[in-house]
Amino acid sequence: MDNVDQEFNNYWETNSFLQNEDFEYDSWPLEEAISGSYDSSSPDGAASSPASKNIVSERNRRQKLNQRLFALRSVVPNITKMDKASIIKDAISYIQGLQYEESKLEAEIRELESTPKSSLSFSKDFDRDLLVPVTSKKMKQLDSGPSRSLIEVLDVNFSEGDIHGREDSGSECNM
Amino acid sequence: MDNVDQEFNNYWETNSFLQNEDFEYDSWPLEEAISGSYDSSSPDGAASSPASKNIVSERNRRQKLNQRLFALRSVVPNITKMDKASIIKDAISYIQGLQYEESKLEAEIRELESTPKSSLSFSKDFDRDLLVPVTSKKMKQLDSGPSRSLIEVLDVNFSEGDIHGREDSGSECNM
DNA sequence: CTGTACACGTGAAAC
DNA sequence: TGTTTCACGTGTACA
Repeated sequence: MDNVDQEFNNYWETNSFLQNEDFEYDSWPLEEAISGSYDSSSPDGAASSPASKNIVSERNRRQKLNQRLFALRSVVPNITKMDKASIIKDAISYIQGLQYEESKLEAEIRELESTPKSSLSFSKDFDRDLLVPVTSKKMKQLDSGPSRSLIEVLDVNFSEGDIHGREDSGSECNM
Repeated sequence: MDNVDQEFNNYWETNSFLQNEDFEYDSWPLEEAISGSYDSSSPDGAASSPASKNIVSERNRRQKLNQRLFALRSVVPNITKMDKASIIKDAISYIQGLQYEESKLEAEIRELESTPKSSLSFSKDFDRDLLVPVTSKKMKQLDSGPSRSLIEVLDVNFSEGDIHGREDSGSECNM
């Protein structure tokens, strides 16, 4: 019973964030009679319903997306909130921070390796660090310079992402 | 059969751009001729919307989340698909790759600085407020060799293509 | 015609 | 009190 899994893993917060949808969808039947649409092509008994097969697919999709989001939250070290959107926001900030830090570290390494040649040992281990600038991107858009402008525009928006007390954001992103 | 106040989508295409395969790119039509905004005056006469206030809130929330997702897609260099879930998946992989690479670079720096080091200032501040457009376009396709252990744990869950047939979906993604 | 993917509206629940 | 987030079912559209 209770096959309606109710999204096993939904408690986003340790405190208690789960909301129980105490509805009883016993199984995944009962969808006819909602409207008098006489679908002559009856699926012959308990077979795949043309419409009811979608809801299970949808549920699956939703579950998968939640899972992904949950995993994303796992890899980001500092999470402020659990809001489906804040998770992504933090992830973006974290990615940008990592990218920036990485560039800085690379610059540092590059500067370090240009030390007095005497200190440079013969065992050069830079082959591991493949610093190949992949300029040929197959990405269709947001290539070249203007790409970052887009990021900035978007980043400015949710830089002050304050869930509480939102002030009627006009969402006037002029893209 | 008659929709009371909804004639279905098409009135604000600025939001529905996410379902696109690897076909033509050209997102952002750069048009904002919205204007429409039908006044769904309820025949009841009551000007206040008792329950219709939620739908606009929901719409706003959904739009915000889509925006975040789009921004997330912007900061991740290698995006394979546009599927709401694949975006997050790629983002996770990218984050893990960055983390691994960062650790590697740090180790390398540590090794380099142990040598006759010059007087170099090591500034490792993680400046987040800067939001500097890093645009480090040298993605490395993350060799997916080491640092795989962490990925596996999370990746076991969202192996796409395996979603059919199972509805149980044991979730071992412990946080 | 089947499957996939998305936006939408809605009730419920936490804050 | 009200706001905000969520999962759900449903219809649609594209592959």
